[in-house]
Amino acid sequence: MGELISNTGATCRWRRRKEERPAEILAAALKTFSSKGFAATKLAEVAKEAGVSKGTLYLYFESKEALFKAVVSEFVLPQIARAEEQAQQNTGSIKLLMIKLLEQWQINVLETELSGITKMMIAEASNFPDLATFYLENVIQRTRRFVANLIKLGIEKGEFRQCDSDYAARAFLTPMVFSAIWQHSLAPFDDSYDMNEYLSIHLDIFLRGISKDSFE
Amino acid sequence: MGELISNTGATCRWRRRKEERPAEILAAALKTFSSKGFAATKLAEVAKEAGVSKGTLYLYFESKEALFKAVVSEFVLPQIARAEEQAQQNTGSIKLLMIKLLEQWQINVLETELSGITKMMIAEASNFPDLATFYLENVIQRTRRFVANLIKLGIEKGEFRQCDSDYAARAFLTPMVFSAIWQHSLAPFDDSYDMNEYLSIHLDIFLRGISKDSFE
Amino acid sequence: MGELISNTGATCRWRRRKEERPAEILAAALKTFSSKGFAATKLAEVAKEAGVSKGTLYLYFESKEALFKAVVSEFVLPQIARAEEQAQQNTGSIKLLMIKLLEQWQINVLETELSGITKMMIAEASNFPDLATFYLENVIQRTRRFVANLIKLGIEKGEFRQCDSDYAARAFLTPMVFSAIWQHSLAPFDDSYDMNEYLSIHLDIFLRGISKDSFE
Amino acid sequence: MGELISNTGATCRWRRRKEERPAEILAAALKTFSSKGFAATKLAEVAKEAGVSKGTLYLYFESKEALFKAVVSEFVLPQIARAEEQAQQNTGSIKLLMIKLLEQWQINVLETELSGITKMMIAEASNFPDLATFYLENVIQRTRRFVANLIKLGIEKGEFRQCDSDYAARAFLTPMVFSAIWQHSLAPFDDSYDMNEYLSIHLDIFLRGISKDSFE
DNA sequence: TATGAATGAGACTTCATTCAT
DNA sequence: AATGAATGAAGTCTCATTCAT
Repeated sequence: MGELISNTGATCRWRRRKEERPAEILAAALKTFSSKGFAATKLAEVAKEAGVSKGTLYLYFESKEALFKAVVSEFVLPQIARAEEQAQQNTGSIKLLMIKLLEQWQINVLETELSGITKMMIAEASNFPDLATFYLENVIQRTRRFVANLIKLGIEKGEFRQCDSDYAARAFLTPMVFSAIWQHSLAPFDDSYDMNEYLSIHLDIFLRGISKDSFE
Repeated sequence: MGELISNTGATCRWRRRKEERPAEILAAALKTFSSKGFAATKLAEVAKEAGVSKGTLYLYFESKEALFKAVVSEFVLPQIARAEEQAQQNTGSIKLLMIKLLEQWQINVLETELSGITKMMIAEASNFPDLATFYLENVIQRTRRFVANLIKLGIEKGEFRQCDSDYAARAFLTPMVFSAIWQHSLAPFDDSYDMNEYLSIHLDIFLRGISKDSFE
Repeated sequence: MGELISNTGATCRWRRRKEERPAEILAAALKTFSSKGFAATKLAEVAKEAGVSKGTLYLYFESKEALFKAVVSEFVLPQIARAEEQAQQNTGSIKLLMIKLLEQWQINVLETELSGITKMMIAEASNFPDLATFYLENVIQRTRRFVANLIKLGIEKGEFRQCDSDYAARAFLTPMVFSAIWQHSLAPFDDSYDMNEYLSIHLDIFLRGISKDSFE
Repeated sequence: MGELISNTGATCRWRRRKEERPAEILAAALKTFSSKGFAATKLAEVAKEAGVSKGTLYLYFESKEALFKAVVSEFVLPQIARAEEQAQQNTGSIKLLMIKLLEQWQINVLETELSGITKMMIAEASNFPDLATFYLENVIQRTRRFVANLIKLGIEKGEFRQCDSDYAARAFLTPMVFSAIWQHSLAPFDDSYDMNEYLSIHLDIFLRGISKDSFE
């Protein structure tokens, strides 16, 4: 720690502090995994992007897989946590909350590198079972539970009609996952797809389908 | 002559099967591409699966990319052609035709290795632009045109209400693509997803949304 | 032989006669070896050029090396034999004979595919010792002996001054070998080299150097 | 710590030698290219010769072609540069300079592995056009220009008679190139060729031919 | 005799991971 | 803590030669 004393208090631009290393690596890893996918990502590229050497990656992360899990933990899970929190503090209608959550997801996930992680995971799950299990348990199922609970609440509150909340949660989430996938897949070759329109129509259908007053 | 006797009935180092080889290789390639994806597929594995040597693959296909394109031409395009033909010979309602087409797709694509090709392509398009363009032009766009025309016909015939046929085609196809993706992605880790139910509900929503008499 | 009877006398264009096969193969081999070299020549290419299958090559020639040796025997050795014959029947001066021999060599070797064989052999001798020995003994040394004898004769006849006939033979031959090499090497990239001028100047120097009356 | 003791003094799997590696690899490459030629050189062999793994080659050189170009730059070009420098600092006669340059070339090129590069290039130019162009521009043409300028200077100084300096440069260089070729071609099979005598006679002829006072 | 499908060793090259420094 | 040189297994693709037909 001795050598850090001179850094105390001062922001030392020319020598990044050790504490920042993992974050820098994770940011680089997010960017690279997101654009190239898991298998096609070269750790040399991550290292270069992070401004460290390849060896340094292994000081902080045991392996490529561990690095990916860390990326998920660092960037994906907080998104879910934030949504959960927001739900807990929500006082308005569930319907409005869900609209807002989708909007935020579009801004914070779909339009950022995070959507690349979703796509990557779906794309390569079958080749990396460990990653698949990790992602399924920590991201997919948790999100599904969260949305399902929201819907249950909506039903209890009389906003939504009786329905299978698990299934409804999937109906809500599937178009989101799909748009993330498409965004990083054929969309660049096929500019005719308007993701926002697609999502807003789906939201519309979803809400109409689940609302108690849908046929009034 | 003595040494030839031992060959009688024995396993030869190889057997001549000009006619069947390409089909055998394509079948093996379909299986492997479908389950592993493009990049992760090793030609050695395809060769083993086909019961030939690595070199033999190159007698029939110029490269890994060419092999994949041949798989698409051999297995995917005929599916589309068949659907197009069926549409041409259709005498009943467009609505019933679309129901039938979806059913057939479930049996012939979703529940076979073919869906793995769809998933593979979506998963790896960004890493293999040549393949992406090929697939987009020959499969995606052709299918979209086909379905869009079907919907236009339905509108002309008064079955469907006025709507953007391109968008409607996407609405019809997207859940199919998604289910193919999921099937080969996290579904094996997440047995709670009933694809058939998902698809039938989506079909229901789609048809209700597009029918002229839906809310009359 | 039975099936050849029907061919008797008639030139049957649509079915080349067995007797012609080896010659066709040799011609194709000459062409390919000459332009590509030994190692870079693919037997598939030779076969295609000859209009036969790869397997057929092995009916007539044991291996790639044997095929090359046959090319030398078929096309190169006769050139030497012809020169030897011509020398035997020569009645004029040795000097004029050598001029004529060089002229003929330019027409029949340098400007044909045969020069490619010379170059090829020089280029790849070290990688194919068997070929090297074969070529050295059957072509190089025989030619050297021939020219040396010619020079000895010239000395005996009083046309040439006393000198080491072996060395003089080399002095005569080296520029020929060099021009054959260059022709198939950097000449195509370096069009400023006029081979004919180079050779005629060398011939001039050689004859002046060896003539009895050179300083008269 | 116990397990580290065994490493003391032991043969490590590898040793870190950033500084020396490129030189070691280049030396190994020179040796191998020189004796086997470009196509027949296996990178595995170069690696073994250099005492490194195949992968290590790629840390320093992008490809086999790049490695060869580096060999030329490292070993061939400095020879030319040295000769050019020597010419610049020369105070004596051009004739004596050219004699000295040839002598040095015999020692530093002909009798070393460098002559193998000359031969290799001539031998394989037609199969590797990129290499051919590179070599022609950087070695052949530069050398020709250098010698031609020397001859022009000799003419200006009154040492040499009026003549085409380009052609004379070729006349000077051609026997050198030829002896390099022969050295690595049939010479090992044909010990009767005395390269030094060949070269000295050619030098003699060349100087006599070009000297102003040759026949005075 | 003729074929050409089939082989398999071996070429160049890539990259996650290790470890001496 | 940090480096980055080094590894080596594994990938795609080539081609002389073999042999069932």
